[in-house]
Order: sequence, then C-alpha cells, then structure tokens
Amino acid sequence: MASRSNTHDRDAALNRALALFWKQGFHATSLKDLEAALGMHPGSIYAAFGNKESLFRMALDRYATQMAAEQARIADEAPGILEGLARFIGGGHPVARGDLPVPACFLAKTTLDTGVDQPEIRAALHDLLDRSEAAFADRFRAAQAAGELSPDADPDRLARRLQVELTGIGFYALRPNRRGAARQMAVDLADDIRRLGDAGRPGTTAWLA
Amino acid sequence: MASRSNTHDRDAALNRALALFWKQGFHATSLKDLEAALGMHPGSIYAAFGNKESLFRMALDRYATQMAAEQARIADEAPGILEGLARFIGGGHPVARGDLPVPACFLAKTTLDTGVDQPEIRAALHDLLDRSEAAFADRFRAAQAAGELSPDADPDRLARRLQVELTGIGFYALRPNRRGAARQMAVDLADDIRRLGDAGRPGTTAWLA
DNA sequence: AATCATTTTGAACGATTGCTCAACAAAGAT
DNA sequence: ATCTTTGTTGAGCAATCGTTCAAAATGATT
Repeated sequence: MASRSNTHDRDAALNRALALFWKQGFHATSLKDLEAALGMHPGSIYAAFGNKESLFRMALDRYATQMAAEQARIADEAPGILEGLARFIGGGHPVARGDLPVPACFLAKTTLDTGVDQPEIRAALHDLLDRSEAAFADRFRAAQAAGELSPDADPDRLARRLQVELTGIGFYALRPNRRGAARQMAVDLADDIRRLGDAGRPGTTAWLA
Repeated sequence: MASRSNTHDRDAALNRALALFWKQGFHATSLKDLEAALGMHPGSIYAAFGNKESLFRMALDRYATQMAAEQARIADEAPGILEGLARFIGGGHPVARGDLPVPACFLAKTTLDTGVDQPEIRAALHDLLDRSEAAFADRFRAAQAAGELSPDADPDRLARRLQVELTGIGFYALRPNRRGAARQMAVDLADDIRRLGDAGRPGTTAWLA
C-alpha cells in the first residue's frame, strides 16, 4: 500500500487544543481559533479529529489522563496516603498552581459551557467527575486501611466535600486579585486533610462534623 | 403630547429574561429564544432594553436585588444573626431550594460564560460578587458585635470561605442525581454556621481552623 | 374623525458559525 | 519514472448570530 505520513504532530496538536479549550471553553473557541492554534486547515482538522465536538472530547480525555497521572505521581512520592493527597491539593491541582493559564477547573468550566446540545460531551464529563470523586474516596479508604484515618470517617462523604471545596476555590481564583487568597485556601485545605489523620485525638479540630 | 402605552409588561419581561439567562447562560441564549420567551419582536426588545448585553445586565441586577432582598428578609425574621445567615444558606439560597430551575448560582455561571468580549458584564459581575462577599462579612462582624461570635474569628476569611463553599455546592448540584447530596451539604453548611457561635467551648468542632 | 407620537413589526443585513469537498501535493510501491 | 494512496488545501456552503430600520399599527390628543 502507498500512503503518506502526517505533516502535523497529532499529540502536540491535541495539547494545543486542550490549552485553548481550557482557556476559552467549548463554545467560545471557534474553528478559526483552532486552525490558528493547531496550524492546521479545516479539512485537516476534520480528517484528523472528526469534528469540533469529538476534538473537544479527546482534549477532555487528555486532561483527565494528565490530571490522574499527576495525582498518582505525587501520591506515590509521598510518605503517607493522606500526605500524598494533601500534596496534590496544595501543589499539584490546577487550583494551587499559578503557572497554568487556569480559568477554573476544566471540568467545572465544561459543566457550565455544555448543555443538552452536546449530550456525548456531558456524558463523558459526568463520567470523569464521577471518576475523580471515586478516586478521592479510594484514597480515603486506603488511608483508613492503613490506619491513617479513623474507621468512623465516611470516605464517600469526605470525597464529595473535597471535590466541592476544590471547585469552589477554583471559581474564587477567577476573580480579579483573588488568586493569592485562592491559593492560600488550597494550602489550608491541604492542611485540613493532613489534620484528618489527627481527628479524634483531644485538642484538635475536625474538618467535617 | 400624543403617545402610546407599552403593550408589554417590562417587569414581567425582565423576569422571563432572567429565568432564561439563568437556565442557559448569556451566550447560549439567542435573540430568538428571548423573542419567544418575552413575546416580543427584535425591534421591541432593542427599543426597550438596548441590546442583548444590556438586557443581560438588567437581568443580572434583578437577580442580585432579589437575592439580597431574600437574604435580608430571612435574616430579619431570625432570632439571631448567625441563625439568620444559617437559615438563608439552608433554605433561601438557590443551592438549597430545589424548586427553582437552578443550574448553579447565576453569578458563578456568568463568571465562566462571559469573557473579555463583555467587559461591562464582567465588571458588574465582579462588583456583585464583591458585594455578596462583603455582605457575608458584615453579617459575621455584626455577629461579633452582638457577642454571638468570638472576637478572635476573622469575618473576612469566614465570608470568603462561605462563598467558596456555596459555589462549590452549587456546582455539585448540577451533576445527575446529586441534587439531594448537594442539598444535604447546604444544610450541613448551615449547621456549621450555627456551630460557629459555640466555637471555643470544649467538645465542639470548629468550622475553620 | 383627523392628527400626532410612539410602539410594534418583520424582512433583511453583514458577520460569523461549524463544516464539506473537489482539486492539489506528496510519499511509498511497482 | 509512473502509479496509487493518502494528506493537505482553502474557497465556499447553509445556518445562525446580533442587530437595524422603514413601514404598519395603535393609543392619546385635538
């Protein structure tokens, strides 16, 4: 068979698409924007990625994969399970990192930016959010198994609350001159997670009732 | 002077516009949608409200006014300041009320839905968010003055955290089958606020470190 | 009834949207 | 060197966007 190799690097293009979608959202990113960012013409984009919606879903997948990998990497380096989670919250999560062009968590942004017109995106999105929450819950369960966390604690509830807190902080960071305060809240949240290990002992404060 | 009275009720039209913008966001709501919802034709809409952006700003104003009034009403009926705040969080805020077609806090939604192309909307939005946060801080300060809250507490920090928590919960409520859990978190948050009055006494948990 | 001021109407505008496809270019197989 | 297969190009499609404006309709005034 006679073929021809791709001119464009698919991986790099996907990264650029993710960065753009992250910054601008799905609807606010036009194909013209994508053409400029990817250095590709419309036909090539459609040949490579299908359409705008499927390109977005690929970028969404990439985001989730990268985030999960980052979380796992940080967790593996940490001396304890709760400590690993705390380090991710306080330093690895987009909310805590100021270097990224991070207008809120990409998932949260997509939650509001997509509606009934993009059912497949929404399905993928809610699946990713579920996975993220479940991953947090798994961490807490592992912490319980390792004796770091009280058996009385409710891992599902803790995970739920953690996710809520993170999205809330991510939003706060979008306001002008609030990035520092948001970062501080992320650090505080990380400390709260560390303190979970001390819950039950006298003289300490519990993160959750 | 010979004139002609308006056919359409401006007030009712604004309410309908608010409901639509709330549900769909600024960009996802087309003029056609507005025409259908307001029962007005394009020319009338532009004669009455200027353009889409200024109509949105009027709806935004209406939202903020209604919300502030609701908060004040609930607070005035309550026996204490912290209790008034708690009742609003647990029952008056959109997050806690299931009856509204409430896809997250309108302000949070607008935060992500508007960008550099709508600077006036963003300015108004951030002003409203600042006001909301300041209103919370004022409540906490009043609670301090009334002796309900420890003088050691930081009202600004509490207000910041409260707003973060509310937006986070509002987001969580958008996911499928999570409205009940979100409502529960709002109720828990209200209880946390009530418990703020007990902080410092032995055997109780503090909401914030 | 006639006139006037104002509102309502709705066709149409230019711009932009996501997307298609016939023509062109290029790399491997023969 | 020719052919075949695949990637690239970019003009242009239909649809929709927010918006305008001259004409028609309507209530108040004379």
